Amino acid sequence: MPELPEVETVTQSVKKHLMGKQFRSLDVNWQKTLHNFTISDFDSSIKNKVIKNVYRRAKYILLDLGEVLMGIHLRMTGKLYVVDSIDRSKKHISLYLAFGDKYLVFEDTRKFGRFYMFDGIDYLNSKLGIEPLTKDFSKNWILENTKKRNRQIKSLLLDQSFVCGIGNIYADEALWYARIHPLSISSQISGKKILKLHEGIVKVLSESIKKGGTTIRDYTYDFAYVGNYALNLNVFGKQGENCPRCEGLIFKTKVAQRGTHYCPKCQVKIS
DNA sequence: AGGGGGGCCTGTTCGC
DNA sequence: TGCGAACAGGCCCCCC
Repeated sequence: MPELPEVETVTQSVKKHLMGKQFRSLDVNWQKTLHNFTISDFDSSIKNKVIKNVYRRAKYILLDLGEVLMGIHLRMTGKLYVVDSIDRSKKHISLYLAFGDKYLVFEDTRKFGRFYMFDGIDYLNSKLGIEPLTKDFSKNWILENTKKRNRQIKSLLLDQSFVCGIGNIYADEALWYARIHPLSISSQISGKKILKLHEGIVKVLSESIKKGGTTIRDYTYDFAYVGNYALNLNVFGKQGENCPRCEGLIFKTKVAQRGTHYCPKCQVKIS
């Protein structure tokens, strides 16, 4: 489940291959992958345009082609990588793009991943919240903005229009770090715990990027290892095990339709 | 405004 | 053992 750190790592990985290149062709095996454009849109707006930049916004990988942006969202199982030739034995290649003497491949078992065409970044900016690894995401920002919402904190963390890039795994880990119960109402959590949460979010995301970057040398040819591989998880998937901090037993429940892991002993509901 | 549920998908795990 | 059911989840959309 690629979240911000995995998307960042993949972005950097493909970037070094794509900068300054031009796509020659697009081959689509699963039509729904193209969310809001067609092959003929590709031919007229993307094909033969120079890739000026490759960057990440929230969980989107964005290719800046000057006039347009091509956006890629990996969703659950999307894998994006560069190869010298297409492996026809792979069952789940949704599409691939040819450039130079290489291919940018999008492989996606569950077919949730999508490619988009945007005429600029404004549309995404209007839908997406603050980037948690920028200085805009300050202690004051989180104090003010959790206070004015009355939402279950885990749902709020998963809301991409609030803070972007956090998914199910990092939400659980950040809440554990701050000793906050996932069902706590955001406006009722003490300022002290909210500051811990801020610290936890920055910590789990940035440490994961760091580990991804060092543990795995090059994702380009072997993206399969991106995921939980590089993470030190404290609660996610640890139901039934002891809390690494307090000897409590980690419990799994559902919050906002998602599997949610926490320690009932040290993540108490009332702030 | 916020919460719940369904849909999109397929490989894996679970239960009878 | 073998089969179908349930589960996994990021995001969108609809409903209350």
